[in-house]
Amino acid sequence: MRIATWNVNSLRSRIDRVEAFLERHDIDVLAVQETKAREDQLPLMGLHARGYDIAAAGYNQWNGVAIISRVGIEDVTVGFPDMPEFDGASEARAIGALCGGVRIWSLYVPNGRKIDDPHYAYKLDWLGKLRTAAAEWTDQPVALVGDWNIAPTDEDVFDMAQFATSTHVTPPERAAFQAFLDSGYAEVTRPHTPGPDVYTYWDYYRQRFERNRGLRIDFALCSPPLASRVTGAFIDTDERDPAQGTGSPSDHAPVIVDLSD
DNA sequence: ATGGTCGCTTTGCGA
Repeated sequence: MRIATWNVNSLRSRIDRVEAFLERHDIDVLAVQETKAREDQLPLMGLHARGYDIAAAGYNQWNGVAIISRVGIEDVTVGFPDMPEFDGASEARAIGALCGGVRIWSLYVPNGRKIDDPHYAYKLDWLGKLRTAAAEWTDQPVALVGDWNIAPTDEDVFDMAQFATSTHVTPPERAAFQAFLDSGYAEVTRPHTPGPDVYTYWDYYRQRFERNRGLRIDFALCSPPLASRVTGAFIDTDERDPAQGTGSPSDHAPVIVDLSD
């Protein structure tokens, strides 16, 4: 089975690229973030025509997560136990489903904005609550995939000096990420895509992609029963290339993981 | 310190 995660930055404006990506790489399950589409706005036709079903949740102006699968979508869960919300807004940033016998979670970790912003505390709270919930799932095949909005190591940042006072690299955020590994989850993409200079996100401006000045913030964390099935992983940087495909690209590249049966 | 570029519930805001 081949699964993938991709922050698409609007499913509607990117649907042609998404469908081409599914076909090009023969994807079985795609976890999507930043869909920016309500249930009634989901572009379903091309996906259904290609044999995919979709489960989506949590739209506001910036968010929205979904799971696109051609190996079934069962037992869909929106959010996880005790998931905190921000400012009373409906911010379902997590959707889980059983796809081909694997529980896949599409995660859009809160950005955090600025260190002194309440959104930063919310991010750490959110991650802590997810970790508590996820620690109960380690005996099952579980994948926690998505946009983690954390660069776990200095190598995951094109220029640490530029992030001296920024979120995504602070010790509490990195500790929150490490806590998942301490719970038994394995980040399965890095061993197959070693750095340096390997990223999954590049800002739109200042030609950051063309100069490969990016961040590695999209990951796939697998529980022990699933991690042992991983046979490979890669980052499809072509999907971030404005010179390739139709229309403007997302600012994130998809991350693909292969699993044995 | 600032600005650059995307998307959208667009003339502001979050990323």
